[in-house]
Amino acid sequence: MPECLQMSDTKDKIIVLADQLIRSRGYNAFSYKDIADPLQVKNAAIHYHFQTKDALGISVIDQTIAAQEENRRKWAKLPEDQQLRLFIDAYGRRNKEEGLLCLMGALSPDYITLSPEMQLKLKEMGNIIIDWVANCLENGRKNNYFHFQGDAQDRAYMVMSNLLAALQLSRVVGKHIFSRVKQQLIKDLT
Amino acid sequence: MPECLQMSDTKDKIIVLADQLIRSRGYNAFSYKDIADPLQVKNAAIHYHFQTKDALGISVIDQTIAAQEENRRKWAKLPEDQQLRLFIDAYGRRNKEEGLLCLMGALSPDYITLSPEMQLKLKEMGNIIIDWVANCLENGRKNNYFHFQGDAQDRAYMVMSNLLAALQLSRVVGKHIFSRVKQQLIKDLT
DNA sequence: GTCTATACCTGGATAGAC
DNA sequence: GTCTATCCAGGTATAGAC
Repeated sequence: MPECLQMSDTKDKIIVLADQLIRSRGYNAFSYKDIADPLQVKNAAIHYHFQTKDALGISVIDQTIAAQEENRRKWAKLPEDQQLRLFIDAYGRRNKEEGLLCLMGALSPDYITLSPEMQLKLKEMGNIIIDWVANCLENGRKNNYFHFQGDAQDRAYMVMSNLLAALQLSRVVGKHIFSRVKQQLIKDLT
Repeated sequence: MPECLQMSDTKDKIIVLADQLIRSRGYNAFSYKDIADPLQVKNAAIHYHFQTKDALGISVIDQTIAAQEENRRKWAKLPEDQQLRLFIDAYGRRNKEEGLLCLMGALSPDYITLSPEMQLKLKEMGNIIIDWVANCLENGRKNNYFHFQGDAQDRAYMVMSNLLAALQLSRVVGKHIFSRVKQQLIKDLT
């Protein structure tokens, strides 16, 4: 997550770089060299911290889960519409700066090529995020911040789909797409 | 597209296989061997038909554009809500059978690693599909089949986002997601 | 914790025979 | 149009010195 970039030791720097590489180039298209070069170390040094690429990938997902949990705690006392806005803005930042995707949008196309352990971890991440959105929507509707038809869980699928794919389409068809989707999304819900 | 699988010669079989491989494993994770083996030929034979992987990738996108144009003609006389339903069902078929993504959802995460020519071709495909959806929504609203707020172009971004990402989330989190999104999508519009 | 060196594999691509 | 054979680049990963 862009919030906490002041990581100190090599291990954490590797995770931050791997995260950016996965979200810009895809899991199968980045190599240890892409991490070793900017850190000015050799690929063996990366293997010291993460014996396999798979272990590194899992750590990246773990870090993203931790960041989401932290946001959840940090935002807990805000009204739900503000919580959702902050959540959406976290996606927007990725789009604006470097055309980065969210981790789910970057990894799900490669899902079949991932190890069973990494597949499971990714699924866990997906459930955590979707549950948070569904909860936010459900409570926000109760508190009259949101207005929508149907089940909050289904609405959460749609909100997440819109954000995830808007980042992908922005990259290919035009950067304006994300902000259009974002605005329409908020208008529809409030 | 699943409609026309009765291709005769090797060249067309290669395109069909490459299309499936891109949409199941991703562009950077499939190799000429994955195509050569099931066709029972050697990788040199693939290179005879497509000198480079890039040329093959471009042909896959071209074929998808052609399939979309054919659907457009075939559906032209139907009421817009039926057209959209057929469009959505084309996505659903991918999900049900093998967890395949749509081509845009499969290629956009690898966008940065693609050649400039392939990037341009993918962008072209995106515009063609989005324009068709926007047109369908706009006319459908005029003819009272659809009801939605805001610009039809923006709504098209959202519909396509929902479909594209629902395929990706279905693969990771659970196959039910696609049909939930599909039903909510239709309910919201009609 | 980082290095050099290397093993081993797979990938895309080409030359030339048939 | 397909084959065999081969080239070269790059990837993940490991052994052992410092």
